[in-house]
Amino acid sequence: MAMSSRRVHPEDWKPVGVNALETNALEVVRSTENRSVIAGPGAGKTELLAQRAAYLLQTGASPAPRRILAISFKRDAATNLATRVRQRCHRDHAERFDSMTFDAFAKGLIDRFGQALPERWRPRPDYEIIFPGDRDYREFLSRQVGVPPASVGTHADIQAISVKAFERRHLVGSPLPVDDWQHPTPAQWAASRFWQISLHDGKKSVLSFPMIGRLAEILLRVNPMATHALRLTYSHLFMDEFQDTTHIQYDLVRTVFLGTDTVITAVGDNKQQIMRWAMAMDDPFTAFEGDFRATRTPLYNNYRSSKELVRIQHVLAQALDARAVAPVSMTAGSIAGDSCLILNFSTPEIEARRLADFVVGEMKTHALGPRDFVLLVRQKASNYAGVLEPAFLAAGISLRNEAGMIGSIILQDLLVEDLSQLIVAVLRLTITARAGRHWTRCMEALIALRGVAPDDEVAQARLSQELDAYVRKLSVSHPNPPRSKAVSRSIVDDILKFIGREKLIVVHPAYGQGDWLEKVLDSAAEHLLASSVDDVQWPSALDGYEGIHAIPLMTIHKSKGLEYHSVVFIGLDDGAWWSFSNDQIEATAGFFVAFTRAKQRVVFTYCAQRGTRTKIATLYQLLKTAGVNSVNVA
DNA sequence: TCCCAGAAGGTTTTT
DNA sequence: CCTTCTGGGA
Repeated sequence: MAMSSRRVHPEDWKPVGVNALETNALEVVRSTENRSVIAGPGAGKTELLAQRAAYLLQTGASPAPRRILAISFKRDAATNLATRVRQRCHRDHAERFDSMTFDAFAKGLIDRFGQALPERWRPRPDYEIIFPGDRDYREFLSRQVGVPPASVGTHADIQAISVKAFERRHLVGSPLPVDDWQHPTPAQWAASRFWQISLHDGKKSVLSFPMIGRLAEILLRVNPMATHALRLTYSHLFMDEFQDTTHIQYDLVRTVFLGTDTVITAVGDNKQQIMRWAMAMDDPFTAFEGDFRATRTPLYNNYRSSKELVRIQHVLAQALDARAVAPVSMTAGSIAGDSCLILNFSTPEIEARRLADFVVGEMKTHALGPRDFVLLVRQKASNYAGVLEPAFLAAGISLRNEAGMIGSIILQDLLVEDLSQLIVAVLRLTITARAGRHWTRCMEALIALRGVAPDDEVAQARLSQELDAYVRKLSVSHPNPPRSKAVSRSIVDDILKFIGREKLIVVHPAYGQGDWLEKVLDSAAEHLLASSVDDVQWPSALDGYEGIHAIPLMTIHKSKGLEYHSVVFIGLDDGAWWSFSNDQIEATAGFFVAFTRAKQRVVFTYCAQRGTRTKIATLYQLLKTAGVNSVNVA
């Protein structure tokens, strides 16, 4: 791949690392105006952003020293986009691409400029981050809040505030008033109390991320210097998964960039809106197009799924959006027989056995690995894991509940923690020849941690020797995986000591907050021990840690953004879909997300023992309309 | 300490 | 919808 730092003429620029982009995608890549890109699953939304970044950086459409800001919701999405841009651009270009989560962006603003907030809204510099739940708000509203002045209302008025609505509607529901609410309603008075207690009572301020988002917005509203700096810095803004944007995020973006020359590209899929219940806006695309005069540009290709699956997907898509246009599948079908099936079982045990047999058979037939499959459920994966795990184990494959708790951390979260990945990479080095991706991974991390310049070859050579020596020492002191928690913990601690606790915190500030570092260390040690059972050797223990030979079991929500050869959705029944009638559109969107994870095949299972299927009859009707067969399995 | 009735939770992200 | 939690009373 040519990766020059020379500037490319816009006419000569070609997409990097892919054969071609569809017409609309190429138009967005080269666009000089605000765009909202609505594109279905597998349309290559992230790739579009990566290509646009390459185009803007390489042609000088985003001229140095100006930068591109990409905002994602999840850390892995932010990392993924940054990685793709680094693969497609010269270092000097990629260096001007900032990919971060919304929360990291907002927190960064508060950390840099927060002390310039008006006193009423100013957090102490060493504020603490908390994750309050309904229970905390209930506690606040029933006890801590106190009695309002007569001009505001009565105790009964305060008690009448719904706990569920308090955070969403009142605490962070709208932009903060610079001088407090002037004639507050009882709910506004309570919100104001909560803010003042959080910011000013106690030794440290305590803030949640939604609160940090609101503080960042008011900060930029009252502080033209900071706002100006941002506008000057960023020539372009990308927003990923835009269908899940909250009012907090949207208001902040509007305060900073509305009416400026920063060009915004928002990409997402309104048919995959499954976070409305968690404060996402109803229709962020329409709001964005109105406020920012953005042009809506749809994408039509589907690079993920076979023709047959795309055909069925379109039936589901039409239920979510009557005007949906049929996408064009760019992937050949590779399986014989039905691409989608409903399997009916008499008991969950039989279901588990048959599914295990099915997966083993498919792995043989199509030369697939365990990670080409996913078992999806609507909720409470651990309830299903109990029956599925032994059945799959009996068939010779392990199954892993990605949402299971390891200590106090969810497994899937532990595995994407930088510290956890670094520990595994170091341990991999003790058993592999010094070369390859683990070595590169460790060196990259260490270079960042020790603050070594990318072109300082002397320092890098020294670092490489240091790593080599450490790994040799480690392989001597721990020739085998740990057999006790104490040993496991000592390995983890030793690696942390080598990495350097202080340096780690500088690069990853999250580890300096509260007891997060301790939690990750404990969880990593716990998981390492659990992966080392049965007297296995290091390679199997580390494979087990990363789960590379295990079939993942997860909820639909966790599967968002991922893709698999085959998807098995377990439990298409009223019980699992209890919330179906609350918000049919959102539930159907969840169904759509599950279905569209598959490249080649989707299997739905039903088991009468778990519940009826009358409330979700419309989902079955959609499958029937698409011609999906239903089979009773003995 | 136990029991029962009624309420709450479930689907989630984030340093 | 079904399961789990909570609080009041015995």
